[in-house]
Order: sequence, then C-alpha cells, then structure tokens
Amino acid sequence: MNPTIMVVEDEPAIQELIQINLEMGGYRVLTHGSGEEALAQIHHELPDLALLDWMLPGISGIELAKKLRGDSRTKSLPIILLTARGAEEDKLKGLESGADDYITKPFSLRELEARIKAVLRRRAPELTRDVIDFHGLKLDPASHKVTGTGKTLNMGPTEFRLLHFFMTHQERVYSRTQLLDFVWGDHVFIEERTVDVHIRRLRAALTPSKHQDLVQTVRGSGYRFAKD
Amino acid sequence: MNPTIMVVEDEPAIQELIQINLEMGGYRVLTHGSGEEALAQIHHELPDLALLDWMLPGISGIELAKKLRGDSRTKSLPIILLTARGAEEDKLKGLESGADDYITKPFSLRELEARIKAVLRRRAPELTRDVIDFHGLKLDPASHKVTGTGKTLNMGPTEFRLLHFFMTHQERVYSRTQLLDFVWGDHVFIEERTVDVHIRRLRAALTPSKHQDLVQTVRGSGYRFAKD
DNA sequence: CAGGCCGTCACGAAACTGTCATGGCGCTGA
DNA sequence: TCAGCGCCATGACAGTTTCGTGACGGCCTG
Repeated sequence: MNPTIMVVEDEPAIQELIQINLEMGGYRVLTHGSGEEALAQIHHELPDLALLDWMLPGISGIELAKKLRGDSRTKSLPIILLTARGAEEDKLKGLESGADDYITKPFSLRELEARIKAVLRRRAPELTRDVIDFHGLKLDPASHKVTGTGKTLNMGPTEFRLLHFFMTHQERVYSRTQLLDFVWGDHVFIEERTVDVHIRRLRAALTPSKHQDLVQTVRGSGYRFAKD
Repeated sequence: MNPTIMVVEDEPAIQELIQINLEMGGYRVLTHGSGEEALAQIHHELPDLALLDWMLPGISGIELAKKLRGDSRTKSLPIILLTARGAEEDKLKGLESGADDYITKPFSLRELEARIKAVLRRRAPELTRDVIDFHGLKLDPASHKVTGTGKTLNMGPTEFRLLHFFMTHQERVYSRTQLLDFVWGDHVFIEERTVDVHIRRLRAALTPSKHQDLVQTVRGSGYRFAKD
C-alpha cells in the first residue's frame, strides 16, 4: 500500500530510469508514454501524485496539468512538472499551470525523490501508509485499525477519518470549518456543531486506553490533536 | 484567527487551485473574479493580504493595487501581484503600483506560499505562524499553545491575542486605545479600563512560569512588553 | 427488520467577557 | 516629609458566548 506515482514521459530511457529508481524508493509506479494514455488510466485509478514531462507528443504536460486541475475528481492531485532548461523555460512563462513544483532537467534522482517526498508531505500527509504511533496510540491506515496501549479501539468510519487526519496533522488548531473541509470533504453542507458530536464520539472511542485527552478543545478556535 | 487572504483572479481553475492550496496551508481565503467585486468585499471586510492577478477583466490588478494604496483604510494592506509577464518594465510597474511582491506565472505552489509568508512577516509579523520565543516564554500561533520554561500556560482567547500582539511588538509602549484597536479590532466600543483587567488576567496566566514581569505598566502611557 | 452510523437539536454546564467599586501605590508640590 | 491626587491593580459579578452531552429520527446495509 505504498503511494502510487503516475509518470508521463515519452522518452523510454528516462521513463525507465525514473521508474526503476522510484520503485527502489518504495513507490508504486504507473508509466505512460502520452497524455491520452495517462488520462485513460486516471479514469481507471487515481494515483497519489503525477509526474509530468513538459514535452509530450499530443497533449503536453501543461495541458494535461490544466485538464487535471479542471476536473473535480483530480483537482487536488499533486503534480510535479519536468521541464527542460533554456528555451523551454521562456515558453512556460505566460502559461498558467497548477503544478505543485517544477524540476528542470537535467536533475539528480536524489532531487527527484526529495521533491516527491516534500510534495506528498505537504499536500497529503495522510497518504503515508505507515502506521502512525503517538504516545502509545497506534493507527494503521492499511488495516484500518486503531489500538491504544495494546487494546483495540472501535470507532465509526467518520471518527476513524477524523483521527487519521488529526494524527497526520498534530500540534495545530483546526477550526470546525477546516475539519469539515478536510475530513468530510469540500463544500459539504453540514452544521458546524456536528463536528462537536464527532469529537465527542472520538473521545469516547479513545477513552478505553486513556487517550481521550489527546483531542483538545481550543475555545473560540477549534480543536487540536496534541500531547497536553 | 487565521490570516485572511483575498484572491482576485478571473480564471476559475486557477482561482480554485489557489484557494484549495491556501486553505490547506491554514489560511482563510476570499475569492473574487473581478476587481469591482473585490472592492465591494473590501468595504465589508478587510483581508490581511491581497493576491491580485495582473490581467483582469474591468479594473486590472495594477489599477486595483493603486486604488488600494490610495485609500487610507487599505494603504497598508500587503499586496502580491500575479503576473504572466517576465519583462523588466512590468516588474517596475508592479512595484511602482505599490505591490509588496510579485510572482510570475507559472509559479509553484511552494513558491506562492513562501512569498505570502515572507510578505506577511515583513508587513504584519503578528500574522505569521512561526513560534515566538522570548526569554523562555514560547507562543505557538499554529497550535495555539503558550509554554513558559516547559510549563503549559492556560489563558483565555483575549489574553492569547493580547500576548501574541505583545510578543510581536516588543519593547514599545502601547496606549489602552491602541491595544483596543490592535487586539480587539477597529471600531469596538469598549471601556479603556477593561484593558487593565485583561492585563491582569494575562499576568496571572504568566505567573506559573514567572514571566508575569514581562508585561510592564508605563504609568500615564499604557503597557509595554519587555525584559526588565 | 435489526443494528450501526450519521446529522441535528435542545438543554445545561462551563468558560469567558466587560464593567464596576474599592483600595493601594507612586508621583507631585507645598 | 507628607498629604493629596490621580492612576492603576484587584476582586467580585452578571451577562453572554461557547462547548459538552444525551436524545432522536433518518438512512443505509446486511
């Protein structure tokens, strides 16, 4: 259950180079030679990050990026663009694109991996598939289980997502509106106070292992997941 | 309590892209498709920073920036311009119009966030989310926590805002009226003496870690946050 | 149809806020 | 030096806001 990265690159040598390297880094890699192919694939399965070459036959990387940004299903998909240095750089100017980051060729594989890691951490830290452990409270995204000091803790799906979000975004206050956006999804029409109820249910679920105090109320601001 | 950023951009895809990303970064975002719309909004509520597209239907970003600089109410509003052009003369025009910074498209979201942070730090230090440390007294705006020499210090929302203001404006005397303006907000109808009470509550909150003397009375003038 | 989950509501508890009265303290001028 | 004055600290208090909690009906699934 490692993060899936979609690589769109027409030159086979570079494609393979990137693929092998990312797979060694523990990522799952889907490679495509053209934008059309990539779009078809995305309908089938949504990757966690897209790595697009700027120069592609058919749909260019920029166009592909804009297409992805336009679709509500892929609008928050992290995108990294591979661009060539020099003349192409000027062409890029004046074009609007929603890439999260750019990498100019030639690039080192170490740089590539560092940027991927950074973008993933910034855009979707909850995608990390590792077990999260915080003061004895463990959450396993893969098996969808939560344990506290050995005990299995039961909770509903919403509470699980809420806890998952909190554990990947610790030590920071989130307003009820933000929590609705991030945990329930964008623009859902739900009462803000409903968050309170799920906070209570989450606390109740954490009580058997005495972890309920990790979910803290910040009066006038929202909630926070932190130790003391 | 998070910084509010007004985004004026006519292309929906970019608008949404920026909005989503800034919201994930913890900002509150108000989006507008035209300068006229934005001006109307500003009469209603003053944002903490304006992000203006250069090319807009109707009033252009530059004109809007000049207008904002002209009005005393918005004179000190930090402005960042989004421009698609790379020519030097446009950079000059942009800076002449009073913008604090400009970003040329295409830009990475990382760059956008970095610039916003930089501008805020320069123009409105109390809005940045960096941890502030002053002689062992630490205030973390992101987690909304205050600790003194390790100890967690509890205080009400108003005291937190007051301390936040003091820590970002050290070594300077502020009158009660000024404090009301900056901490409580413009146009509040509150007794000046009320400030005294909150000063006392703040001192009480800082006492467990012996930091209460940082809040000093300047007889006849107001209060000051400083070391001895 | 039962059970689990979800969103909403209403009520009470708790925290916070602004104001006031009182008393202490420092400054000033005789 | 000391009285008087003005400014500030303090404690109390009531009104308001915010939050926690229990309950309930609806929905979906098995």
